[in-house]
Amino acid sequence: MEVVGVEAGWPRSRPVAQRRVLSQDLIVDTALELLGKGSLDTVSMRRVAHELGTGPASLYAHVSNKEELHELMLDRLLGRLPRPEPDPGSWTEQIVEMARAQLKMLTSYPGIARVGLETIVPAGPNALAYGEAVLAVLRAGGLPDRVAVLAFDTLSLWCAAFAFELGAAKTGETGPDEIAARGKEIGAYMAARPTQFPNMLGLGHILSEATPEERFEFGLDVFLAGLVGAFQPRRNSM
Amino acid sequence: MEVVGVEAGWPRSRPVAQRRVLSQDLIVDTALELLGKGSLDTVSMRRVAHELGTGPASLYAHVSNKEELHELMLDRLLGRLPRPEPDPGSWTEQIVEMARAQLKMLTSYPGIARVGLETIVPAGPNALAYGEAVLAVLRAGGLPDRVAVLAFDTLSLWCAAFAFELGAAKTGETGPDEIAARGKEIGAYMAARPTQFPNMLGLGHILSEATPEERFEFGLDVFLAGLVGAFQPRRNSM
DNA sequence: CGGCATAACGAACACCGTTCGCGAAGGAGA
DNA sequence: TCTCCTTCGCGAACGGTGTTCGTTATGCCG
Repeated sequence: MEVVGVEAGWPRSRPVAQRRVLSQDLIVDTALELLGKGSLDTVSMRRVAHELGTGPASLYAHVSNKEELHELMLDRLLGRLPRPEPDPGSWTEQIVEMARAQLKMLTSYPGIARVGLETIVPAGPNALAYGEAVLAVLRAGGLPDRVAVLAFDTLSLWCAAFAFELGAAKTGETGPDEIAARGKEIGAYMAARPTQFPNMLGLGHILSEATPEERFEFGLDVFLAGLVGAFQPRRNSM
Repeated sequence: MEVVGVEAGWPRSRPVAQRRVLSQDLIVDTALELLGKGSLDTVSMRRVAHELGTGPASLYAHVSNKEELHELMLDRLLGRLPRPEPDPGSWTEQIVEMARAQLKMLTSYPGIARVGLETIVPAGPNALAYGEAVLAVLRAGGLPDRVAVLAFDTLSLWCAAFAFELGAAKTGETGPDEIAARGKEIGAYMAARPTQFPNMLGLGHILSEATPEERFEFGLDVFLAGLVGAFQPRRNSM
């Protein structure tokens, strides 16, 4: 005996919309989700659209192009960064903490650092607010205005660059095995020419043994030391 | 009276080759030429092949893939950088000059900086030789070994990052007019919210007025000042 | 209800990197 | 010189990309 399903729908005051409703926020959210799981290359318009159950052309009613999508994504993420209240007594520690938070965010979304590097003038509300926060901390340290601004510039670039490199290592074509193999090849190449590589042969291992955090913080610490040594007003307590 | 052309060819000891002969050097040269005139995006396998009067598939007998082509290009360029004889008395000046030369090279070929950032382990002969040269200068300054190696790391990244940003500004989608327009929008946005942007509003112009060279050298100088202040042995002459 | 504006969408365009299979070319050996 | 083998050069094709154009569907307003 066959049972035929009964498709009786309840009467509705309004027919259900047949089209999917999109929004810029939804698109950015979806793209960020994809980015968190993959890389910038996996965030194609087609993939984002597919995740949303539609086609890529539908996205263009909400974002002008892929580049704008990237910038929206970056701004969203910048909005998540902590913005401390500036403290003149511990401004360098604050800068270090902010840089760490930035690096962590940038590396959690592989490829977003590249967007940061490629975005000539970050103009989103969060980017501006975050820039204001960094600048406020730098100025709290008593640095001359021009120095504070250029330091902000340098620190931003340092974080983005470092994250870019880490991101490339994480998502690029060169896996850990190949990196190790390359290291061996390089070692053998140089060992066969010891007079050409007196420094690299003895010290090359230092770099491969350093952790990303060590490398990042070295650059940061030395830069901040230079800032303090050259530009920060003297304090009687020191 | 019709004159029929006579196609009498001279006898040859060997028939003329009908195929174009390619080589890795030729492909790299061609790609670099395209890069010097455009950007990394314009250096497609199809374009390189077209310049060589063939099809993209022909390139794969000489380069494994596009990534390898990129690395070969980078190594070629690194081979053009000057490698000074280390001088303990002026090592910081030497580092600055090397950084300037690197930046100049990287910005002459828009996009190659990105290759530098994306190449996890630069393994070409020129990359190794150049690294050796930088490291030798840093060590000539009397820096501890680990510091010299990490400084080399930092300086490389700084140059590549800065060049990347300059390259993006030069070849990206955001032209000078749009950059200026954005600056205006940002200014207006912040001016409408003065209590939110007390620092940016007064100082934002400093950044837009600074030249790329000023920005680059600021980061470099401060970093070197930090290196010298923290790690270089004291000299009686100072 | 009809008109209008806008969002959603499919088809198509022009590009991309790469692989596969075939033919051409060159070198080595008999 | 001829034959065999290897490698290079190449076209076709695959699976992908961002974007535009024209059409349809939807919602809002008068």
